[in-house]
Parts: sequence; C-alpha cells; structure tokens
Amino acid sequence: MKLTARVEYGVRALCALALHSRSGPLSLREISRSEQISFQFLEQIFLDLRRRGLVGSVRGPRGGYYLLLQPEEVSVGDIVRALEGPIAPVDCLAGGREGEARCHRSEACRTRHVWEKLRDRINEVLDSVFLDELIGPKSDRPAEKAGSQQGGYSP
Amino acid sequence: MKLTARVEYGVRALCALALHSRSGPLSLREISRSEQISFQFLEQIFLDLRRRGLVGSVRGPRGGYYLLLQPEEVSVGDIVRALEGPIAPVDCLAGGREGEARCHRSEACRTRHVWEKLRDRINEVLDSVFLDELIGPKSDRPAEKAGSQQGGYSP
DNA sequence: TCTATACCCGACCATTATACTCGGGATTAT
DNA sequence: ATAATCCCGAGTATAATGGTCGGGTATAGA
Repeated sequence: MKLTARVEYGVRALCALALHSRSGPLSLREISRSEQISFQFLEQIFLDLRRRGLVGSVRGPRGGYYLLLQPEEVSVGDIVRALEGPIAPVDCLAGGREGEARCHRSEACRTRHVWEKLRDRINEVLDSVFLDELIGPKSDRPAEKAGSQQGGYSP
Repeated sequence: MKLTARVEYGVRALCALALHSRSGPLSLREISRSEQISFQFLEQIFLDLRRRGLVGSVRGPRGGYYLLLQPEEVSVGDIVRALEGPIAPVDCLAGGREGEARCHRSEACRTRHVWEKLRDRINEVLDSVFLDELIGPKSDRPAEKAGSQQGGYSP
C-alpha cells in the first residue's frame, strides 16, 4: 500500500511548476536543485508527465516545462495515474473494465468488492485534492525570483 | 498502491477459517489445496497471523488453525496490518506518531496532509469490512464437509 | 554560424522487496 | 512409534524500484 518515489517527486515538481506559472517554463535543473531530486530521474518522470498531457515543454536555452492546465485543474489523482498507471490495489482489478476480467477463482470474488471499494475510495481522495490547494494561498507563497543556474541535485 | 499476495492469501485463508469455525481447527494443508495457495508460503503467513493474535493453533494430527475472534470481529484492516504492518502510503508517514517525525523538507510537508488523508481513508475502508460479510449469509455457504487428506498446493 | 542550454530517449545497473523454497525441529493424536 | 501437524530461520529467483549513462535533437543568443 505504498506510492512510489516517482509520484512523490512528481507531485512536488508539479507544485514547483504551479508556483512558477507566470514566469515561463521552469527547467528540470532548477527543480532538481530546489527539490533535491535526482536530475536524471526527474527527466524520466517528466517524459511521462508530458506524454500524459500534464505538462508542455520548451527546448533550448531558457526552456523547461510548464503546466498545460491551471493548478486548480490538476488533481493528485491525475499525477498518480500518469506516473503509476491506473490505481488497482490487487492485480485482478487491473486492466479491463468493470464487467469483464472477472477472476477465474470464485473464492477470490468474495473479496473482490472490498478491493473495488478500496480502489474507489483511493481514487476519490486523490481526485479531491488539486495543485492549487497544495501550494497554498497566494499570501503564503514566496515571491518568485529568477533562480541561479547550473548544478542539478544528485543524491 | 498495491497490496501484496500475502494479504490476498491471508484474507482468503481467514475466510476459509471463518467458514469452518465450528468444526475445530483447519489445517494449512487443506487451505492450501482448497485455495490454491503455496503450502509453505501459507505457513509463513500464518506465523504472522498467530503472532499478531488473529488465529490460534493446535499442533499434531488433526491440528490446524482457528480464529481467535468471531468473524464479525475481524476486519480486513486487521489482516492487512497484521501482514504488511501499519498502512502508510509514503515513507515519511511510517513510524512515529502524528506529531513527531515531521519531514526535514518543508516543501514535502505541503503534500503531507494529502498522504495523511489518503492513509486515513484507506484504513477506514479496510476497517469497515469484516470477515462475516466476506463469507456471505449462511444460506450462501456450502455445507461443511470434512476435506480429504494429503497434497498441498504448489504453483 | 557556433555554442551552450535545454529537452528527448533507450538502455543499463544496483538495491530492495516479493514470493516463494528448503531443511530441519517440536508437539501430539492414534 | 508413527505420522501429521505446526514452528522457524535461512536461502533463492524474479521483478520492481530508483536511479545512471550516453548519446541524441531543438533553439536562443553571441
């Protein structure tokens, strides 16, 4: 019952992006430094986030990533599913939609509805929190300043 | 966000125990066969279930395991926690109680309350389902019959 | 046009967790 | 005595995780 580091990093990184919204794209190098996340690992994570349509990218100097949606439109659930795939606490729940994919073992199906309920609650919780809540009210946020260059965190 | 096979097996095995309640202990050999779970893996699982006080054991021929509580007193959450330890979707939530164990990274704490909420909902769901619900109404249950001997499933 | 900065991406690697297996030992009904 | 059963530490094969590496390609600015 654990989330991966990918998800933790992804959420934190997208918070950074959300806080940076108005100042153009934010480079992975900067996120890596400010969030203390391995730069190369971050690259992997952002490839998925881009493929899943959560962020856009700009190449070249002064490039980086930016949110494709408003912070209040991106839920933690979106991030989790982008980085870990569909949430399914047990294997027999993964893949296929509700009706099909029934277990071959009738006994297992006794417990199936528990796992379905669990899956639904997990999705509900994760879908109820959005990036704008995570970064807090505007008054809370540090004034944006253009960060310094180079570096990149490596554990 | 996955439960382990240990938990799946544990829940199924305890259902078997619950269905067998009145007929004395049930041996792992029988559970292994009827639930198609590796016998030796089941042994490991039941060691934990016993240490955590969910089942009692009887050694020797005609021995086996039995529930220490009524089926309506054992929740799926009890089983999960017995077999996987306390539920904590991210590491910084594991160990230590509410107040202490705060993250060293202030940024991470922005997201902390999401994971706490998630953890609490997961526990709620798992604690709301009990063994008696899983095995269904009495009318549903197959009449108990003394199972045949020997065997033990191995994948 | 050159160069540095950034994203892009497949492949690799080390560590850990998982899902078992193995080889015994202790207990007890028959 | 025998055989069934639980008890238990240690080993093992596979997969997932959390990275790293070595190259691309695009592009802003000198």
